[in-house]
Amino acid sequence: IHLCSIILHILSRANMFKAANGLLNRIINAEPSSPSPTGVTVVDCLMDTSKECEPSPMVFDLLIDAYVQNGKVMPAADAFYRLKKRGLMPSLLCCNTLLKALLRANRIDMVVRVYESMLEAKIMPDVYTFSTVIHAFSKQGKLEEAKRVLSEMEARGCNPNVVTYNTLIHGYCKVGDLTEAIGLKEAICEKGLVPDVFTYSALVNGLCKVRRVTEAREIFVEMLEVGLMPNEVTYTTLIDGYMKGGEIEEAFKLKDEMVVRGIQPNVFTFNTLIRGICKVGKAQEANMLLTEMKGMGLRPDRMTYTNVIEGYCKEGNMVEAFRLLDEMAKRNIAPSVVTYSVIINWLCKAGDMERAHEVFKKMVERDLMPNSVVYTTLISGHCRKGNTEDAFKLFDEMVRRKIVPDAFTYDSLIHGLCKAGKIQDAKK
RNA sequence: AAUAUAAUAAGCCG
Repeated sequence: IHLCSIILHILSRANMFKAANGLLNRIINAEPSSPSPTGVTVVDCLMDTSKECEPSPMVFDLLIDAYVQNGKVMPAADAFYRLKKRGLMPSLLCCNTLLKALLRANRIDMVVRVYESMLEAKIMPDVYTFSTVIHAFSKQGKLEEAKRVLSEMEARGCNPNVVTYNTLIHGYCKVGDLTEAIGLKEAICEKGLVPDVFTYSALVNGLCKVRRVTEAREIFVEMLEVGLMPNEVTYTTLIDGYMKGGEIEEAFKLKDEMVVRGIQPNVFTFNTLIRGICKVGKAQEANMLLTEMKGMGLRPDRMTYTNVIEGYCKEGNMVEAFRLLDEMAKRNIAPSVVTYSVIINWLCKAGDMERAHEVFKKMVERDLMPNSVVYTTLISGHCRKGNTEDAFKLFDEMVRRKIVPDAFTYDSLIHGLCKAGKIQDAKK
């Protein structure tokens, strides 16, 4: 490892990134997956050897980047801290990459820590950094904090750009604060910036999600008026809004409209349409959409199939549902836990607990880990039949498997017990 | 060499 470190220094100094990256990949994949906080890791070796070689700070970037590329986010963060402890820092760009990776891994706490470390180390964050941190807070619904970061960046002389605002807008939309979200669009203009497709799409989405489809449409129209071309995301968003509001006709009109405009519906678009049409019990039409998308050269994904399967389940046509499950296998599209849970759910609803359990077994055989949704589905199925005994068997099983029951699970059990007249038991 | 923003699926009761 000592030798490797020296080689790495030489390689990165010589700008031989490919070679360095290859070596790094081998090293980090040989490392134990959970770094002990006290043990010596590659970073330490690199830091030690950097005195012997000409110091090349790039090597640390390469290391952290390699960790990130290999999905090893925590070791990447660990390396970051070890560097910091010895007064070293990766480049700003690398810090941003790390932040993004941490955000993706949902380690918001770490995002904040790294961000604060950067400030401590007097690395001036750039607009990427701030936007990522804003995104992190938004993801947690902490919009106050997100907005504080916005002020912070302005105070530090870093100008927010459209992306920064879009990120915030998305955050406010997610918590349903459309007033604030729309206000931020105005703020974009006041700053002399120009709202873009992302801005509008985010707003359309936000309005649709709180069932304000008419206003969503108005924003959509405004977008056209200012000369911005909606894209397939914008269209799909609005289509979903109409679908969720039960306005099927309007949704399909939009699909035609986008085609006329030369915007190709994609898999998302079709999945949205299929789901909407299935909701009103038109599985056959959903199936036609499935054929249509195949004809366009679009590859249906597991969500497409899951939606059509659910459509048939709703109609009580389990034969067709299972046929589609077969078709998935033939087309090499792996069913997900959701796919199975849909089938299980409808079998439960039909009172066919036996087959529900068969499907459950099949799922487990396929190495799909049942989650709390699947368990709760089965539990409530048993409860509906007044079979609290099997319901609790499943409850025990899920606990044994370290699957955390949630409020839905307990609700189902309580309802089941009450229905069975076991009010005393329900109280525990 | 590597960095930030928007769209689609499942479970309880109603």
